[in-house]
Amino acid sequence: MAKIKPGKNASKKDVINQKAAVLFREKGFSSASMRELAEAVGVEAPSLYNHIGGKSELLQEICFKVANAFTSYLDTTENMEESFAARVEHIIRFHIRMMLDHFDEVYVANHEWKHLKEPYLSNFLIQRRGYEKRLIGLLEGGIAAKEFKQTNPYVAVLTILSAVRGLEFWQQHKKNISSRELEDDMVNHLLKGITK
Amino acid sequence: MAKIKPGKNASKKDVINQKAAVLFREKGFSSASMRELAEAVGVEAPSLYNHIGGKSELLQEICFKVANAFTSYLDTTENMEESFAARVEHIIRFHIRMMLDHFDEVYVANHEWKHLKEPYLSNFLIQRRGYEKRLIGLLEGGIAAKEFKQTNPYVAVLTILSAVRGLEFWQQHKKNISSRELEDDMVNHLLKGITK
DNA sequence: CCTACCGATCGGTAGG
DNA sequence: CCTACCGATCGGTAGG
Repeated sequence: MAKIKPGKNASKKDVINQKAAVLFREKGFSSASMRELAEAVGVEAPSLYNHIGGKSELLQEICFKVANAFTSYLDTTENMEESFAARVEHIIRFHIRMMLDHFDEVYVANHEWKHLKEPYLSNFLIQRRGYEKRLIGLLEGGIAAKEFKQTNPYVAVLTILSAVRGLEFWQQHKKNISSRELEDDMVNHLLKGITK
Repeated sequence: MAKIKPGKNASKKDVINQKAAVLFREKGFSSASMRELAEAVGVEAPSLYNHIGGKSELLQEICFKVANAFTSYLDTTENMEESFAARVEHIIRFHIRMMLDHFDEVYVANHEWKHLKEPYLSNFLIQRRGYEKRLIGLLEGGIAAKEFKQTNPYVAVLTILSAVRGLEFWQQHKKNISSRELEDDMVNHLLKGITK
């Protein structure tokens, strides 16, 4: 997921997409109005429609941009010649960095996907389910290779994905802790637990 | 948090509150209309206003019912004469049970609180922040008592709260795993990690 | 508890 | 890119 730089690199469409992500995160998709978005962009509401197809198209682009970023990173890790534990750690760290670097988009994809229209809604859920399945496969591999404890891989994946997702709270009231420290602490907690 | 039983125990107000929780979870607060709620209850929309103050009041009651349930359980654990690890485990298990037994309300409190109006919005956030602070205190106690590893207690609490919250996904596609097994697996993962 | 209805706001279009 | 505007829907009220 490339970061959009302000300036001549960013087309009007890019600006609209980025402002939409911020607005949808702040107010939720349904509460955010096209008039507010237009104001954030600096035009009148009808002018937006020279660049975009409609409100729901904006949500689609955000959700699938995020989903595709995660899917393609998972492709990468599956081709790595590393231990299962190392690959799971890579994925956890990627999730953490995505949350920190693309906060608005990831937040919107996590919270507002239910407002996608068909067939996008179904496609999104299928893609997410596939992602989870492949992650569960990685956990199962690690269990079979005796790198992980004998545990329910489904619950483990659920726990990991939920924990990294929770970084959205951290993002909101930035604490006096570096993102590197945060990453290490969370990875350690998830892989090794907290009890001695 | 008492479960509302159908039948003569449930007043019309209770029915409205319960249907509102389901509707707000399914469609989000902003997308859910009072006309839909009325239809779920079995009356015309204006009739709702004989029992409730307005749409936002419904959200307030859901959010604070949930927040108060968590706060009062935390009061209980703070008076327990048990190890820090045992008390943290109790809290994790309580979160899991709340999510399973009061799914709609907990989901709505987690996702839709941002649509609360002032001063409720501020009160809710203050209460949640206070809850987190007290939980961090428990973690710090456990670290000082050498029950937990030397870890950042803020990150640990964030990880735990996020993980249990993620059960909303499990709830949606119920797996072939008992809730007891789920509870044990997740507690183990969070307290002891997954690597050998 | 209903019918009738209000003002506000919504996403989006027409036309230039 | 704008002004002008449309039909739909919203939360909620009046009155009985």
